[in-house]
Amino acid sequence: MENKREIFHILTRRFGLLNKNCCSIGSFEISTIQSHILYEIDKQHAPSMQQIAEALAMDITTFSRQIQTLIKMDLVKKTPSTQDKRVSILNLTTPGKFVATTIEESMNAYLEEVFSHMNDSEKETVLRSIELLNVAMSKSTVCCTPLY
Amino acid sequence: MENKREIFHILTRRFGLLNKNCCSIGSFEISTIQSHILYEIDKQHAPSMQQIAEALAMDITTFSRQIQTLIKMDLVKKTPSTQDKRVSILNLTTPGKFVATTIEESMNAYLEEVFSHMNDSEKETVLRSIELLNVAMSKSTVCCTPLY
DNA sequence: GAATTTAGTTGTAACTTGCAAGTAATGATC
DNA sequence: GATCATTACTTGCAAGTTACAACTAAATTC
Repeated sequence: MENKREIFHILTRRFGLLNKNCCSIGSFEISTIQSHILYEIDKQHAPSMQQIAEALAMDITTFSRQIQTLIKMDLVKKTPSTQDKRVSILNLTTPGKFVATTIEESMNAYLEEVFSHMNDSEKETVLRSIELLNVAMSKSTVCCTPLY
Repeated sequence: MENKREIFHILTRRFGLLNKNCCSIGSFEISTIQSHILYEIDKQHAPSMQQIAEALAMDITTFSRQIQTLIKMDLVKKTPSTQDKRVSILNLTTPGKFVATTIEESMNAYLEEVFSHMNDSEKETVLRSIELLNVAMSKSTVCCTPLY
């Protein structure tokens, strides 16, 4: 059972590669982090800068500049909050929504293909296992605790 | 069953964070990529630059410079091959071995802790599932095919 | 209403990245 | 066996990413 580390290493590397490759949508060149930002803005409802930066465990200054480039690319828009004028509310623009959806779809297509190599009971088991793993990792005190 | 993407997204992000956090060993500050390089050199027997760069899907020029800094840190040594003088053979130095082992151990400790939140049958199932997943991903034509 | 905290932005300065263009060694071809 | 092509790796850029420190402006606390 000591191949645990090896198994996880391969899995990690593969996901790393997947993220690297994922992200050229038409004329848009999207980096890994940018795709995560789009995903997270899409998921949360009208989030602030801080919220997304924290969700992605990014330094706020780095995040600020990433948002600036996403705005220049017309994928994200930023509106000052009416309740608290310090806060900037983030939203996807129409092209931003399109890019996020496209990434989403290609990711789903990839997962469909991966799971097509399994039978139904295997699919079921694997998905349940990943959920189990997510829960177990969220309980860990070692790493990444403030996440989800 | 359409939370598939969501489940995998969380998993991916967590592994991303894990990799980010992993790598301060005593006085050494090791980046994610550097730890992957050390791991890969350790695993393969006296590999060439190309071999490792390819295994990690890195641009060879980027890799070349990474190796230069690892050599400066005295974690890696580079010897010209006797068979082919163009080729450089990579090996870990003693401190390099130490760092690789330490990362290995802290990774194992983390995994132990994660799995401690499961019962034996769950552990078994999850590990088997990850293996299944690795195999399925290796069969995919969409991404990352030349890997393992 | 002065002092502190919070949200976000800029100034650097160090680092990473990858393309283009290079060197040096090997292999292929005639 | 001289020439041409290929391979392994290195350097010159130029663009981008990162995070610390120091800033502004708004909100909260006391």
